[in-house]
Amino acid sequence: MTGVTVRVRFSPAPTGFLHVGGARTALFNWLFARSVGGVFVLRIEDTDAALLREGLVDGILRTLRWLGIDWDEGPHHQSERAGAYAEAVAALRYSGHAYYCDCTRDDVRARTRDDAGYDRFCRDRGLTSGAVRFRAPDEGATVVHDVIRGDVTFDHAAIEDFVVQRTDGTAVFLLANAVDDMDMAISHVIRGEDLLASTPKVLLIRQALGDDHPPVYAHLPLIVNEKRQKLSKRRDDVAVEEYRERGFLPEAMRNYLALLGWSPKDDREILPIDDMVAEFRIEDVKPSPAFFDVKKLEAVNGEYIRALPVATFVRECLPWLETDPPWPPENFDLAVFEAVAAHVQERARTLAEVPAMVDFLFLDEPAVEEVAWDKAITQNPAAAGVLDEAIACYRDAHWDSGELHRLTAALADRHGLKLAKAQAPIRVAVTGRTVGPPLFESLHLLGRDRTLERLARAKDHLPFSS
RNA sequence: GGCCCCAUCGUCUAGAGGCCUAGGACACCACCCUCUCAAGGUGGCGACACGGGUUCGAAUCCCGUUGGGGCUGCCA
Repeated sequence: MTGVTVRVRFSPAPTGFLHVGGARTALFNWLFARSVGGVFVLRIEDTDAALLREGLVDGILRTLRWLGIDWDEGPHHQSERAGAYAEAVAALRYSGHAYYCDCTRDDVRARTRDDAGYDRFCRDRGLTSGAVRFRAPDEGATVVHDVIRGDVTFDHAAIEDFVVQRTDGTAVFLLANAVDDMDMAISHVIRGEDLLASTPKVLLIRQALGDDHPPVYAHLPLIVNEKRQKLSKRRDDVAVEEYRERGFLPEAMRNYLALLGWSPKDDREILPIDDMVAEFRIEDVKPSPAFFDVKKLEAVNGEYIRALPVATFVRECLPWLETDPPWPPENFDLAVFEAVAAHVQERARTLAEVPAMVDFLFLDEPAVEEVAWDKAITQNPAAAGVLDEAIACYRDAHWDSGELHRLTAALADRHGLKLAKAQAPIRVAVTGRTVGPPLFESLHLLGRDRTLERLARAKDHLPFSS
C-alpha cells in the first residue's frame, strides 16, 4: 500500500433509502479507507432518468451519517458528468471499440443466443445512430484480480456486445463506472459480489480507453435472507432507516454489519469503531454469503444499550417516549422515567420496546394483558387473599421499595407462598403485565394512592371477592 | 440454458497441513442467582456437504460430485 494513494468509493444508486447491503458495502469501504489513510469518495450513480427524482439521495446521506460513515469527497453525481461519458463513447467509436445498434428490444430478444447473448447483428452495419454497443473481443479472456476471491477468469467468448450508451444518449452504468473510476483515480473497488460478473466488461471498457492501471477489486459476500437469497427490497426488511425506527442504535447496527463477512482476530464481537478501523483488513473478508440475522442484531443492540450511561440511555429513549406514546402525553413525567431507566435499560433489546415496559406509570389505567390477568388473578385461588392483605398493609406502610419488599415477603409467608408467587397478582393488578421492572421500585414510583386504587379495582373484579 | 461465485454447529464465525476428541458468539435447553422478566454465572445440545486424490498426517491443498447463490436489462 506504500507509495500509492488509496482512494475508494461508495456509489449507490439513489433508490430513496440505504439498503442493508449498501450500508455494509459503504462500511467496508470506509473501514478500509480509514485503516490505510485513504480517501473515501461518495458517488451517486444516477445515470438512469428514472433515478433523477428529487430527494432520493437525501435519505441515503442521512442514514450514512447516522451510521457514522463520513466521506472525504463528493457526493459526485453521474447525472452531471454526461459530457465525460459522451466523450468516452465517441472515443470508443472512433477507435473501433464500439458501434451503433438500432435493434429494438424485441430484435435483441430474438437475436439472443443461449450461451453468448446478443448475436452482434449490428457490428458492421455502419449505422450512425441508435444505442451504442461495445465490441467485445471474440477471443481471449479477462482476469479480475480480487483480493477476497483470488483471480477470476472470464472468457471473452461468453461476453456479449453490451450496450454502453442508450438511444437517448445517456451512458449506462458500466461505462459511467469505468470512466468515473479512472477520472477519480479509484485504487480499490469494494462492492457486492452481485457485480462480479459485470467486472470484466468494465475492465474491457477501461482497457479500450487506454487504461493501464486497473483497480484492485474486492467483491464482498452477499447478505442473504433465510432462504439464502440476496436481500431484496420487495420481500425483505432492507431499509437501514427502518431499523433505526425500530429502535436500533447506530453503533450496534454498524458493529453487527461489520461482523457479516469479517471478524477481528480475537474472539471479540462487540468492539469500538476505532478498534475495527485498527484491525480491519480487506483481504481477511470471507467470500461466502452471510445471513442477516435480526436476532443477533438484537443481541448486539442489547449490549450497546446496556453499555450506555443511564443519562444517555434516557436521552436516546426520548423520541420513543414523546412521539406518539401509548399514554396521554401530559401524563409523562421525565423524573419518574429517569428513576426506572436503569432497570429498563437492562431489559431492553431495542429502544422501541421501552414504552411498554413503563406504560403503567403514565397510563390512567394499566394496559391489561388478558392472559396475564386471567392466570395471576381470575384463576388464582390465592389472589383474593393476597390482594386484600396487600391493600391492608400497604395502606399505612412507609412508602419505600425496601419496606414494600419486606411487607410483601411477610405477607407471602403468612399465606405459605413464595414471594415469587405472591407478587404475581399484585404485579398484574398494578402493571397489567406479568413481566416488567422490579415490582417494589415500580410501586414506589407509582405512589400509594394509585397502587391501592389498582389493587382494589382488581379485587373488585374477582368472582368471589371477599 | 450459459458464465461466475460459494460450501465448518440452526445462524455469524475462528481455523491459513500436525496446536482440532474443531474454539467463540447468537439462538435453544437445564441449573444457579433472584420479587417477575431481564442481566450475570455454570453446564448442555450442536458442524468440517459427499467422493476421490496429494501427504507420514487434511476442516485446511488438488480434482470431481452434490447443494446453494449471483449474473445473463437501452436498472445499478
